[in-house]
Amino acid sequence: MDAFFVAVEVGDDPTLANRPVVVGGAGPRGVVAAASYEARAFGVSSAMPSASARRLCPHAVFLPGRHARYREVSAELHAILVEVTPLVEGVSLDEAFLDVTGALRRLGDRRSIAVALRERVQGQLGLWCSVGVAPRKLTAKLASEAAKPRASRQGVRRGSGVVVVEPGEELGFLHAHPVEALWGVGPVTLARLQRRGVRTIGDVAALPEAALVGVVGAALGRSLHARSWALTDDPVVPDAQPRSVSHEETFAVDHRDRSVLDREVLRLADGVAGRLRRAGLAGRRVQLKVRFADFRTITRSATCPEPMDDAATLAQVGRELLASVDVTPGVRLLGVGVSQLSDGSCIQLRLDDGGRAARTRAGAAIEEVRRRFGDAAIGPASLVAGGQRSDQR
DNA sequence: TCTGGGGTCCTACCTCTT
DNA sequence: TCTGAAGAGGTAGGACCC
Repeated sequence: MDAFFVAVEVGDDPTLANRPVVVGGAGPRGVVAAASYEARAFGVSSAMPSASARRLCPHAVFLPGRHARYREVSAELHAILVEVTPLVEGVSLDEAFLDVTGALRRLGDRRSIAVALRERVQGQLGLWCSVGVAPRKLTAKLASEAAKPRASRQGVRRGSGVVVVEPGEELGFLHAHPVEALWGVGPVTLARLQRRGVRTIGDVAALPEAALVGVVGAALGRSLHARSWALTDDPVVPDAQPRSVSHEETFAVDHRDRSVLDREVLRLADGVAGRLRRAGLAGRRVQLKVRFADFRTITRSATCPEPMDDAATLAQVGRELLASVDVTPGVRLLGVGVSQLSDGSCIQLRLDDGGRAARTRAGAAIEEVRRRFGDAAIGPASLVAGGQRSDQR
């Protein structure tokens, strides 16, 4: 989707159309989640600190972001995509891979399917998307980016909407791209490769695999080499079960008070537990993430004997992990996560743990209340007793 | 100066078990 | 009974993606 979060906001409030709009970064410590092409023309980009975005484009409309609404529109988008093919792999709220091999006889060639899909999304959702068509996911992703609108100081240039890369053109298309376009090449790997004079994907392909492994390590080296020669066979995998569920939050001010942090652990645990129950999942491994005022980040984790999905147990483990951390430098961010997930309906209840069954029933009741009356309708008493969240913004 | 949130995967190191 | 090797699993951190 093109500037998805912004496009949803413009769809709901047409007065924002053709204006510089920035979603995210509304708080004192935020970053930009999405920027309209008009804002991008001023140099604003996603993941940029909000303070920088405000300096570059002070007249932009800054919105806090409504992720529940974006998830809603994303679900509508998904419903359109699965009508083309059941082989839809969601990458994020606004991106997906489709394997249309089985739909060719029914819907026509790849380009026709892409054009029709784009028009259908526009017609039903009022949003524009860009479609890349190629034999492989990486090439399709790069093709979709080539199809997108472009913003520069001179203004916004419309994109072609659809770019098709035929099998015979794939290597030429790939090799012309900068090396950072390859999956797995972030800032650290880019710096390592640039020290070896590697600038483009073609340069990567020209390196022997062993040399690449020497520069970036075995797993990544082999994978980059294969990708640069379009030798990967990564099929479109319809949405798989998540491997972890986590919730984290950066506070408006750094906290040193352990009682405040303990309450935050419970609040985060409550959020994670709710999502686990809604997904019908439970997990054994609990991870606590702490980011200090100087941005140093640590994680502490513990593996429990049985899978869990209730906030009380999760918070208890989280607090035990927090107890081993020195919080006097000031805590900027706290996160609670659960992994080693399994089916939540198969939690083993023990004879000596009567409270567990009660917590499981309580969790189900909490979900029912929230479904009917909203998330704020019910929560742990200790969070209510405090009167307010500790980071009231 | 400033650096979100929710994920996945990889690597290194350590401990425990066989 | 002791010891070392090997493998499995736990833990922490880093890099990356959208």
